[in-house]
Amino acid sequence: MSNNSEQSHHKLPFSYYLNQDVIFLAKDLLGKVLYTQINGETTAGIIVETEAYFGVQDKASHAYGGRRTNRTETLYSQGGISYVYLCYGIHNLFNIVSSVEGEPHAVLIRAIEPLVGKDIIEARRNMPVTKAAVSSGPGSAAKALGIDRTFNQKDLNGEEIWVEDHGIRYSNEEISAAPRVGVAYAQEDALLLWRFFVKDNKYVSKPNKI
DNA sequence: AAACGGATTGGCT
DNA sequence: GCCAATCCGTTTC
Repeated sequence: MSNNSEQSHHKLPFSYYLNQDVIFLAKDLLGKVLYTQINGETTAGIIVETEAYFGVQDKASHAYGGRRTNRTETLYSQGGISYVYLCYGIHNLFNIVSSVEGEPHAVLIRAIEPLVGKDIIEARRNMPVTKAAVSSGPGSAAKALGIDRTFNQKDLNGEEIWVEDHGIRYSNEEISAAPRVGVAYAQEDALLLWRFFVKDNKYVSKPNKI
């Protein structure tokens, strides 16, 4: 049990990731704390920006139309693992796979606010954590936490990467919903308001107009 | 076997 | 604000 002087810090239970409502999860993950431990170095950040990718029916999803390739196979797994892929040949983009096996839903983590291991984050990014660009945008956020493609398919309840609830909650008034970034090819699905971010948080990525 | 293009970033104007 | 960088996954030949 905890009291008022003691914050509750617990790993999200396995069942959290089985939720079949990925839109809810994308919003609910705001304020949760994403950790990595690499070579004994622990870093973490508060999730402040996400996007939901709604499986086979979402034209912006890699799994749209039920596509199954070596790469997308990860998305079809039961929720609770990571999906990391290389974008533009340079950037590792980190997603949280959710829902039940066969339902390729995922939440893209687009920005974090550095919380733990700030010196390590600064070394990885070669800039101070006071600078918003340190973990703003999906490629930068992943790099700040040391996430690369070797993290693909890792268990989110493992020793290398996990998510904690620190009791940080945002009200609806503190959260904005906006169209997802960089998915113009998804036609009408590009208009869906499936990008969520914490208003006025400086680590939220550039396209922060609604 | 070869071509195509992207869930982006950062440096330069 | 604009645009080059960069290379793997996927599609096409």
